Amino acid sequence: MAFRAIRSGNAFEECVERVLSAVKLGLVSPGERLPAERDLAGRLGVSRVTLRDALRSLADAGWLEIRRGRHGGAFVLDRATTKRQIRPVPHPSKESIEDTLVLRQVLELGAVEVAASSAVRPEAYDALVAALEDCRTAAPGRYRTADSRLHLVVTELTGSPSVAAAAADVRMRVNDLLDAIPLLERNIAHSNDQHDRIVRAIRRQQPAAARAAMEEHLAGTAALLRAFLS
Amino acid sequence: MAFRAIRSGNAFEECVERVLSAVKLGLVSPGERLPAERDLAGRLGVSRVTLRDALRSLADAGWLEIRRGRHGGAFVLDRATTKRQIRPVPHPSKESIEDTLVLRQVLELGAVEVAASSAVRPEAYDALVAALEDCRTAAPGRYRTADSRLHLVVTELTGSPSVAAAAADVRMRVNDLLDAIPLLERNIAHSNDQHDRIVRAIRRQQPAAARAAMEEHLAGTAALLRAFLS
DNA sequence: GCCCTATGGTCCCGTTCTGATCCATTGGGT
DNA sequence: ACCCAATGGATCAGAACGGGACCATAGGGC
Repeated sequence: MAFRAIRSGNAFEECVERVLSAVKLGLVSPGERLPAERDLAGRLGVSRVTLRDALRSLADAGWLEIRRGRHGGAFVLDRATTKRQIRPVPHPSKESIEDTLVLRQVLELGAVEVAASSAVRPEAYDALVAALEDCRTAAPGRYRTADSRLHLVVTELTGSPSVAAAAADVRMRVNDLLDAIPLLERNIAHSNDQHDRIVRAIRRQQPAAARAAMEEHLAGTAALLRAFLS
Repeated sequence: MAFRAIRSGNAFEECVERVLSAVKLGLVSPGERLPAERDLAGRLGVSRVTLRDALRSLADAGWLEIRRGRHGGAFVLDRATTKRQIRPVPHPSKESIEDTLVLRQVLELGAVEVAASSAVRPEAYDALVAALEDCRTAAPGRYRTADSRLHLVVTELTGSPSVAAAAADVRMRVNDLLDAIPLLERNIAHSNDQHDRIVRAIRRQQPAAARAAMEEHLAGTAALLRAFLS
């Protein structure tokens, strides 16, 4: 466990993954610009050359558009959020699925409880409500991104960057699993109801209720994944 | 958050940290041997040269002894567990402390609940009881390592490698904080009582009780850290 | 006693990554 | 019209890193 891999690939691939994650998790919306290359390279702890390679690959693959000149930069394309990644995903093992689901349960259940326990700044609530609304009105192709975004906003309410980062990581793993199963209208309706209850409980600062609602929400997704991927 | 650093230093430093963690968390005991260089380098995803540099540094610093020939290898020295790392730690910020404590609460509370919810193999219980006993009988200088080990065994009971790995990471951060405050006999006694209750609740498969006991346990440490480091 | 095997010790070469410097493009301000 | 600032584009030398081959050492089995 302490001796697991240090490097999860080379720097280039990691950059691609990170930027792609930011797009898929709705952290940068279509039309928005990524941080400037020099800035982003610094934040990722990677040389500018390496980051540029990654950005160019993503541009070639149709996720980004790179513009030059003042106010230039790497812009997320509109089709990016509905785009499916063409990557032959190896069928995940049962152990790997359970691992992901347990980690998700631990992190998100704990996070929502913390979030509902502490008083939060009003503008944070605004972000929460906006994400909820976006989730409700999102087109089916955009639903997964909006859903991811909402969950991440909740984890950010904990005030702990580490919790939010860990939750973002596990959400990416969940999304990889979800990519392998169909998106059903009925599940979306259910999810929206549950999202409502979660957000309401957080606003009213009711940790137990928030946790219960989230538990039901996660159980639904987990059951779906176990059924389709077994 | 998605744009946090990819590399947390160079491969060499990461190797040093990982091996040191394994020692401090009690994953390899004094007198025991680390995996062979070729094996360990493979697991860490690092070249043998890089790993060797790290091991030699740790040997020079008095943590390991490296022996050659058949049945050779890198052995953890006896003094390693009581040794204090000579590293001028920058005083952690309030935000950083809270971040660590919240992450710890989320992970360990969630993990102990999962652990107490699922039936576990008998030999896993044995490991748990052994760790508990080691904690109770450990000399003061060894207490922190034994304590860490016990908590990690609990998280491993979840069956989720990712949860265990995340808990190990955060535990290292907690240990870095604990290194800055004194170790009080009374707190050790309290901790041992709480450990007892946690383990009993897990054995009886009582998630709520396990969670409550762990909550009290974590709150104690958290209060101590907040008091000393503010 | 000899040899075989499992280990650490050393070296080399190719690839990746970095850090730095300079160039090219664009739009806004004066 | 000009210049300036903020951006991406390109290149290179050198360090870091990885993969592999080979050597050295010690202990166990025959």
